[in-house]
Amino acid sequence: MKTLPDNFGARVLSVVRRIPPGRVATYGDVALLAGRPRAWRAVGNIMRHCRRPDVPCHRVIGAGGRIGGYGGSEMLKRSLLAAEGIVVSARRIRELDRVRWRGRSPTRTH
DNA sequence: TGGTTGACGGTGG
DNA sequence: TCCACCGCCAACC
Repeated sequence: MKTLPDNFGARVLSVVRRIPPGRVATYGDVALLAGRPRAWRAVGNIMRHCRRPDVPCHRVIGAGGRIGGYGGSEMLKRSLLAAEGIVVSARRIRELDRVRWRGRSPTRTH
């Protein structure tokens, strides 16, 4: 049975686009929501290739609250996150469990 | 068709 | 807590 192209890339972009402001998602979460829980590696590649303003790629972070890459402009990513009210430590996001987007409705931390 | 790359994740030291 | 190694999947050459 020939499987149709599941355009994984398009799905990833769709998921990232659905991340509400003030919230973040790890590459693993995005991969999971995209339907490929073990494709976090590919997610990183797609994000690297994506430079569209309608895709809040700065809300995609590494596991454990690590900032990760962002074209080498890690500082820029931190600034964008801070602008959304996300407290970023030297290299980690504080209260990750609170700002982490589970893919569900944008329920608040409380 | 096959090998390498990469904005990673998790575990171990 | 930080660093290194291994495993992983999709895109690219």
